[in-house]
Amino acid sequence: MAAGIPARRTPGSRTRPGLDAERVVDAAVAIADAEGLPALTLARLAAELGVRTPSLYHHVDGLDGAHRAVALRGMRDLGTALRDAAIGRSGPGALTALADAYRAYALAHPGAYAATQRAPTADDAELRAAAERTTEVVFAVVRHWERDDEELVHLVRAVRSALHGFVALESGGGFGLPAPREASFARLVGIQLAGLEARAAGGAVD
Amino acid sequence: MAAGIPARRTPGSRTRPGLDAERVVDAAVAIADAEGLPALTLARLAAELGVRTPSLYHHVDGLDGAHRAVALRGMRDLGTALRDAAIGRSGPGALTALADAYRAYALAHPGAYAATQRAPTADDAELRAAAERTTEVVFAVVRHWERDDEELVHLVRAVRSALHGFVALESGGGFGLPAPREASFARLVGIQLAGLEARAAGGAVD
DNA sequence: CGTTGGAGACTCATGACATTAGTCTTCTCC
DNA sequence: GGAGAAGACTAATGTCATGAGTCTCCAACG
Repeated sequence: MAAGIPARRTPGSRTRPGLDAERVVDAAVAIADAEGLPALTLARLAAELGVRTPSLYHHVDGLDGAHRAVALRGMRDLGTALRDAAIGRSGPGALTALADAYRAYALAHPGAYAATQRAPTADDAELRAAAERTTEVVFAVVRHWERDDEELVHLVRAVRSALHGFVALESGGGFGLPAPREASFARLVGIQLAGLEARAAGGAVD
Repeated sequence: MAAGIPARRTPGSRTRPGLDAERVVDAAVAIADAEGLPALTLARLAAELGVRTPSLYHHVDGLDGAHRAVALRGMRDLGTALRDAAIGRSGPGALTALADAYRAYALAHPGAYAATQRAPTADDAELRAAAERTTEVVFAVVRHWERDDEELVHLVRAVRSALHGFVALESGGGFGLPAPREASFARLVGIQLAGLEARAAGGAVD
């Protein structure tokens, strides 16, 4: 009634399997990463957790809710990874570290990364905030080459596009030839770097 | 039995609704483009064609087959669009035209373009061939900056990544800010161009 | 120490889809 | 005119998502 805290259970005693939202999302991410995002169904998730499907509705808001939770987790973790990578660096070193961290996250968590895309970020403040927190890091790094805010937006989009495109193609099996992908990624980053430098030096590259 | 051509109907008389594989794929592409790839279900497709779901199995191999057919159509049309755009140009002009055509196709056919991704190109010779035909054009254009075949692979991957990343983010609503996307795309292409030029001029940009 | 409230799991029921099997109609060709 | 197949249909099955209502156990409170 006039309750304040809703009677938390002491954190050692549980009812049945003792599910909670975090454990559900953990399992969802694990399934999505290991078997692909489409494999993340409520039935699969329930089986994984040793529970019946309807029970999941106490912890996530249906299938969409599960996907959203995975996306949120992914976006937050990606943002953290980028932030950590960029700390203490600037300019080319920062961009390279950022790029490597980006790719490393996407490869380590393909399911969560994929969930991150197709984000209905419009009416979802939490997801939107996480996405912004991630983009902020890119802004901070790219600002080294461009002071003007409006122009900066374009450059950030370009860098994000390059990174996203690469990891999307890579994890989707889009690179058919046997050439080492690491080297390709290095060239991609190198091109971005050279492009940014040329831009900063020579002016408008349009 | 010993037939050669399987008794094509004269192309004006039809049985019932007179479906054939091409009409089915046309409708599938239309649905995917208009309502998103996930909206392409057999039920939806059958309704669109005024037919019952099982009837579709005479023309496409189930839902997967429908998705594959859309992907194949998309890959072929994209390849043709790129080829047309690159004809009669070379160097920066060719790359710009290629990029514009790429983006135009993805915007005009978001569903077909999306189907193009997540391609199980491995065991599908037809789809593989279409993908190669598309990539060939990029190879031809980028070769202007790089003669060595092995190195060329990396550069082509970089260019494809940039293009794909941009259109994927764009059509997925990944660009939150109101800045004009055309300008962002122009910067993206400009950066690639500057990067390729710098590379060709100065040597290894790694 | 018994009562009560709620969290969390369950069973049951419904509806959308995909997919397979078997049937029927209607051209087209001989 | 008849054979045969192309192409559409109905019926049946299985997987999922989702909602409604039920049961059980734990914890705090009297």
